[in-house]
Amino acid sequence: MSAADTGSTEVKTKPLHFIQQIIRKDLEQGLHKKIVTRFPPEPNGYLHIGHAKSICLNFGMADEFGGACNLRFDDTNPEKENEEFVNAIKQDVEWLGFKWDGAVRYTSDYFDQLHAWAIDLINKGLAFVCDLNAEQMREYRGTLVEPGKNSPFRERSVEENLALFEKMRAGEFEEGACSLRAKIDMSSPNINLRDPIIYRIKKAHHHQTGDKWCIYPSYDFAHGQSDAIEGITHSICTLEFEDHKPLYDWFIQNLPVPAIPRQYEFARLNINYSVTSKRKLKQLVDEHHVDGWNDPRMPTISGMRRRGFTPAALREFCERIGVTRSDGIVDVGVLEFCVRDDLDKNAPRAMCVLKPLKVTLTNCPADQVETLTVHNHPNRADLGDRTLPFTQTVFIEQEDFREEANKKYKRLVTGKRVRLRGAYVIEADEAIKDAAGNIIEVRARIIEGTLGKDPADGVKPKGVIHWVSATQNLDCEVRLYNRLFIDEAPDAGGKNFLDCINPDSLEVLQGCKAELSLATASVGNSYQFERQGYFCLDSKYSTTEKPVFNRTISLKDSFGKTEDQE
RNA sequence: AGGGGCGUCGCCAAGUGGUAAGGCAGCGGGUUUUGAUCCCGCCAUUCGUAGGUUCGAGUCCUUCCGCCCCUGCCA
Repeated sequence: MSAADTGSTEVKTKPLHFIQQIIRKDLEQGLHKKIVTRFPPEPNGYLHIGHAKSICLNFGMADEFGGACNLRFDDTNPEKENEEFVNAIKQDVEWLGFKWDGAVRYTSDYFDQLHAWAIDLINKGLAFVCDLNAEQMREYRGTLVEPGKNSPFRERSVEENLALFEKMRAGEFEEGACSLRAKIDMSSPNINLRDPIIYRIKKAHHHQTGDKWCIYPSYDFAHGQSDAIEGITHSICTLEFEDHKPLYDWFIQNLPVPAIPRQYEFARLNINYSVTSKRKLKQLVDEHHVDGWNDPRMPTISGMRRRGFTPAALREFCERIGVTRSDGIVDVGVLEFCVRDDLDKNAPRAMCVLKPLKVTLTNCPADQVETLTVHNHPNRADLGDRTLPFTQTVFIEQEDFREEANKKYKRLVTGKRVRLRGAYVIEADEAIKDAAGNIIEVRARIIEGTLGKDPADGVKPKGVIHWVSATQNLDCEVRLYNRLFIDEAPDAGGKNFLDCINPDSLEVLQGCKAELSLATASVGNSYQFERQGYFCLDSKYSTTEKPVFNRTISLKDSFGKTEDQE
């Protein structure tokens, strides 16, 4: 075969998703010299994994095509928004590794302009003040299959509308008494075009504008125009906004905006075994089913950060799931793979015994302390070495010892051998039990000459287990997390997602024994506790006196999948 | 007088008229002082359905079926 036949020299390039294709084409055709995107969260809650997808998409496109991405808080509803959320959101975006262009923007920065444009619409006879209340408006709106009816206030004169709108602005009407509506088409099959409200009265204090306004623009009236003001070229949002696009374009066409932004929609992220709706996440927090927005079991960015997930893992996940227009439910296994993959490559190894069982090495002097040197990572010499004190008594995992077991069991068994990781091969002689018959200690022997070598007699150990000195260790608490929901689709059907909560999603272990080197662990760093999983210091409960480690994720474990575990 | 979307392997997803990429999961094997990592192999004669156009259709046309979104003074 020739090189041309095999194509062996060709580098596989990652296929472009539809947004990338659109941007590339726009750039090639010179529609824009530079693209500008934006991430537009409403500061009414914490960001979650679904937002991470949007963040990676918007900032990612800007980075990839040499453009810019703004961070703009969509703050048109002061009743539900606050500063706590804007600060948390800024922190989350930065932590994910992205930098917004220029200063943080707020839709409220444009309230004066938006107000002027509303007046412009009135002057053009394209907007009117309507006195219908909420219930009446619903009646006039029609239904999905029936057209709506024109409001009796639809034909007010420009002068009257101007005067009324000014009174609205001046606070002369109560909330709900009236609203400003765009005059489009009450018989449109697209309900968003049936004279949508563009300004409503809300006598609420705004976290950015204080008490300057008592009327606030609707999402539809604010979003596109804000995009135009900022020169956004590609306004990327989720599928449910597709029906709003005609309205988005209508405002852009009827107002003297400085630019023509285009809206594109992609499918929002759904993940099994979890919920990604702000309302439900808020309920979990408010009803204390979890320990706050950053509970390690939450799919929030702050929760995943506290859990030990890394920015790189989250970005890789968003890269792998793709960007399309079809709804789907991504397997949480993909997220878990990304976390393990990143941590395996970068987390230094350490040992920690979760459920200690004392082992006395009878042929080791009681006062002896041997200093062992071990690698911090099996495949990365650059991560260096560390030392471990080896003593007469050590702790091993309770489940790593059995008085008898079949050949599948690769740990310590009475009369058999096992290697203590980075140390010696030992052979168990006897199990000591308490009155109740529980094994409380194992007496074993070191097989001489097995440090870094196999036993001279040729009897190799069955496996390798982790351990920690029983006299020189760090006592700590370890928190094991499992899926928050038992059900694959807690959101689906008529079920209550709260009924799907996993009662065993958190297991708190006390008296865990970690190797001394972990005393210098710091928040933000991850470690692999060998044979156990990846762990990190808990940012909320850990103290110098009492370290608390969170299990970020267990190691992949194929043991017992197809064979008898006994 | 409803409108707008979407259907390619268990899950995600390439494919843009020329003969079904890749990843996750799974399965089998090798290496291993972590039952991890790593490595090798297997895993869609078929693209929701039924017709049609074409030398050729996952890609074009038509039919039907299924799923999602829309009747907030939320975003």
